Amino acid sequence: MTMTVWDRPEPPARPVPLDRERIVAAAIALADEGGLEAVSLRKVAARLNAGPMRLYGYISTKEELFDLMVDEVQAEIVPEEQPGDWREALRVLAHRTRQAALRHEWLADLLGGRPALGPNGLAVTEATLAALDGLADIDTVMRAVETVSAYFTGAIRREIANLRAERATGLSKRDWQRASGPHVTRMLATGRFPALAKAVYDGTDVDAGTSFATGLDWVLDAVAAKLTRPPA
Amino acid sequence: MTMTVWDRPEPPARPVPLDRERIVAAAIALADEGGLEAVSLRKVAARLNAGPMRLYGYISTKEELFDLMVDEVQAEIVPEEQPGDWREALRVLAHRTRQAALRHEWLADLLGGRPALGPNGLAVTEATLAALDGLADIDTVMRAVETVSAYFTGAIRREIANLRAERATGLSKRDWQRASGPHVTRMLATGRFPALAKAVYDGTDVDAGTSFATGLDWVLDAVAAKLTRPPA
DNA sequence: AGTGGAGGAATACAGTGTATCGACATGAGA
DNA sequence: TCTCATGTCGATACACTGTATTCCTCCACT
Repeated sequence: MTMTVWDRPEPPARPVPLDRERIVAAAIALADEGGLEAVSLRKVAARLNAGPMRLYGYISTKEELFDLMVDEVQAEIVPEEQPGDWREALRVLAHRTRQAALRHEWLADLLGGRPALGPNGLAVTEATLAALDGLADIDTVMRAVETVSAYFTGAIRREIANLRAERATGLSKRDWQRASGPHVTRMLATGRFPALAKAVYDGTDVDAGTSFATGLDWVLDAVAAKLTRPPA
Repeated sequence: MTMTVWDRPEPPARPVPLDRERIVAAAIALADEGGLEAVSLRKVAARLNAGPMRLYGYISTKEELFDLMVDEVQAEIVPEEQPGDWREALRVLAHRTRQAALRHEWLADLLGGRPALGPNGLAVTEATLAALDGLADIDTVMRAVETVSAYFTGAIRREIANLRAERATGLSKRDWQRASGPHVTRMLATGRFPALAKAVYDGTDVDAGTSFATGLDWVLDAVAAKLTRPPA
């Protein structure tokens, strides 16, 4: 005679199926909440009801997880349809990158830190190149792309860095760079940094967004100047 | 009667005196040899014949050590005497920053990652501002400084990132971005990245140094254009 | 001579990335 | 239907991290 249900133990809980997508999503969630340093393989795995070692079937190193995370958010960057104007296209790409970094601040720590060879990373590069395609010889175009993205990479990184500093000290940007901790005040008071002092005291503080936009426009102006040269 | 020398034990080894300078030097040496991840408080301390906890008298967190390291190498950046020409001055600052990063590759991981408020960091900013002082109203000058340094920060970071990738894969830059791992080859073969494919196959590869210089010149051109506007 | 006090060192702790190993559920073959 | 090989998952293990705490030892001072 068979045992009743009550006698039979439950079958062992089948492990939740996993895939890279779920892993990356969990990692991104953790990073969004607590920054990059809050991402540990153990915590990611825990969020998926799995043991840490399970992840190594999908990833072979933590760095690879970071690569996947970057590529994932890069999907947010390329717009559905690109504007025809190259300038506008580049502007949009830059701004969307910035917005992605504002949504996921940890992106600033990773951006530019290693080549982005994932599908979405390549798509971003493709979009950038496509925007300028045919407007000059390839080498000029490449130089332009590199220059523009070097600019906005650097600018975004600094913006996030400042943002964190403000948050950490609890000071507004104005107060912060106006006198900052006693340290900067003291430094400026030494008179060894006259130009800096003048800038800090007499400069108007513009918000990060417009500062980013103006710098970008300058760079785009520079690109425009080179493009008008006759293509080879 | 006093004991002979042989009876008396050696006096306890007096701990080596420490200061930030020595600590930072040790940390930089470690980082130069094995990258940032080779820098651990234990290893730094060991190199100074001290216990790890000893460092906490001079530093209160590892991040602070990184700040000190950055500031230390920034001392290499400001030239003894600045060229009178603003363009040349900015160019020199950019190139010297790049060279510092080539000497200390870990700098690329830290540059722009947090505000540089150390004495040498401030000196760099001062020098940059001073180069443009009086050539336009303060706000324009600040925008210019931000733009230029955003550019070269980003460019340097990418350069180092590529350099590491080449080294890791053992491929020359040409071979690398021409076909890279099978992965990139496959991706390009899909036809989803036509502009990128064209760039990879038809583009001449220029060495990183001149690429950096050209981009920098473009940005400086842009700055020049804004400076010629009548100062407020 | 005793007694503070300070500062270095040892220990301790919670956590990390990753290698290794053991068990166990599942599929194939008899 | 039973057995055995297989491959996957979890537990365990290891070397190491940054940092808090505790303890000991030496020095200066009363």
